[in-house]
Amino acid sequence: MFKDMNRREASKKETKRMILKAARTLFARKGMEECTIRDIARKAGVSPASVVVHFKSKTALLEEALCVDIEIALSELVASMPEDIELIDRLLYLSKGFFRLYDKNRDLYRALIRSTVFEPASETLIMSNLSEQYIQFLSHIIEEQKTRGIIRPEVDCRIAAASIFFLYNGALILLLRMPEMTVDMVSDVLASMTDQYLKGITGSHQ
Amino acid sequence: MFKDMNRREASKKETKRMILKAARTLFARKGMEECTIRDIARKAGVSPASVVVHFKSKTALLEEALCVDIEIALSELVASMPEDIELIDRLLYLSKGFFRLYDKNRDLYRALIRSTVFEPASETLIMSNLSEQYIQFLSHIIEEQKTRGIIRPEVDCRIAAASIFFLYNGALILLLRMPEMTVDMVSDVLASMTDQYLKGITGSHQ
DNA sequence: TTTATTAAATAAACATGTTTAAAGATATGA
DNA sequence: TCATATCTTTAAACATGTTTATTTAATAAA
Repeated sequence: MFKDMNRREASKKETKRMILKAARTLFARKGMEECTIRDIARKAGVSPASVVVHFKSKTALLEEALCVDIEIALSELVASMPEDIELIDRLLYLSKGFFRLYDKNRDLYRALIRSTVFEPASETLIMSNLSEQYIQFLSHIIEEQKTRGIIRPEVDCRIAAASIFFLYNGALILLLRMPEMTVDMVSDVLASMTDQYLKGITGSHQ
Repeated sequence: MFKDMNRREASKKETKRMILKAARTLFARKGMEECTIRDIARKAGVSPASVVVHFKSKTALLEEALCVDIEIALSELVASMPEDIELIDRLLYLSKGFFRLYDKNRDLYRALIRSTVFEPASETLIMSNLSEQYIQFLSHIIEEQKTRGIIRPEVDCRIAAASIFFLYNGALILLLRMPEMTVDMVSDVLASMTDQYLKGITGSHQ
C-alpha cells in the first residue's frame, strides 16, 4: 500500500515523476544532444542538480525516459505475434516492429542504444534486461520450432537466438546510422540474412 | 616531393604529428575519458585549441590515433592467413586476430568503436573504410569458396559477408562490455554461431 | 625591402554534464 | 513541544570539449 509512504518519500517520488515527464517531452522534441539537463530541470521546475540526484546521469535519464515505449512495443509485439506463420516471418515480424518504433525518432534511439550497448550490463540494467527478454523470447520460439522438427535437434537454441539477435542488431545499426535507409530496406536485408542463417550457406540443399 | 611544401605547411604537419604522437601515448596510458585534450596539448607542447584545429574533435583524434594499429593488424592478418584451412577456420582466424588486438586495451577500443559505429559513415571515414575493407575481404573469401563448390551458387556473397560481420560485431561487443569474457570464450561463441550460419539450423542435414 | 594578405596558433570565453558543500524540510525521540 | 538527526533540494563550483576573436608568423605583392 501507499499509506506507509511518508511525506518525504511521496514528494521525492513526485519530483522524480516531474523530471521524467519533462525529460520525455524535451528529449522527443529536441533530441539528446540539443536538450540539456538545465532545460529539463527548468521545465520540471527543479534545480539541475536535482536531475542528477534522481537519475545518476543524463544517459540514465534517457534510458528511463525511453524504456517505457520499448517495453510497451515489445509486449505488444509478443502479444500480437501471428501464430500460424513460418519461423522466418515471425522473426521478421518482431524486428520490423522494433525498426518501426526506432524509426519514429532515429536520432533519439541512436543516442540511447549508442550509450547503452557498449556499457557493462550493470550500468544499463533496463536496456540489458530488455535485450535479455528479447533473446529469451527468440529462444523460446526456436525451441518450440525444434519440437515441431523444423529446427534440427542438435541446434543450441540459445546460440541460435543470440545469432539472430546479432543479425538484428547489425541491421538496426544500419538503420540508425544511414539516413537514406528505410525500415523496409533494412528489413529486406535482415530477411535475406535470417533466411540464409536458417538455411545455411554451405553444401547442397535437399 | 616534399620540396614544394613551404615552411607553413611543414610546420603545420609537424604540429599535427606531435599532437598525434602525444595522443597515442596518453590514450594508451590513461584511456579515453581520463585523458583530456589539455593533457595531450600540454604533452605535445601546443595549445588545447590547436588540437581541435588539427583534429575536428577528440573522437576524431582517437580514431586517427588508433587506426594505424588496426590497419596494421588487418593487413598482417590478411597476409598471414593460412590458405589450406577450412572456411570456418579462416573466418575465425580473422576475428580472433581482431579480438586479440582489442583485448590489449579494451576500454580504449570500446571508446573508439562506441563513438564510430553509430555515426554516419561520412563522420568516421577511417573506421568506416576499415569495416568496408574487412567485409570486402570476407566477401572475397566466400566468393572463392563458391567457385570451389563449398558455398552454394545461389548465395549472395555480399549478404553472407555482412552477416558474418554482424555476428563478429556482436561477439566483439560481448568482449568489450563484459570484463569477465576472455578472447577464447568469445571466439568459441562466435565459432558456434558462424558454424551454425554456415550449416543452417533448419531441416535435416545430409 | 616594405607592405599587405593569408594561414596557423593561441588565449580567453563558453556550454554543459557532474560534483560538492550548504541550506531547507521532514521525521524521530525526549 | 523542542532538539536532533536524516533526508531532499539546491546554489555554486568544477571539469572539460569546443568556439571565437586575437595575435603571431609566413607568404605574396608592391
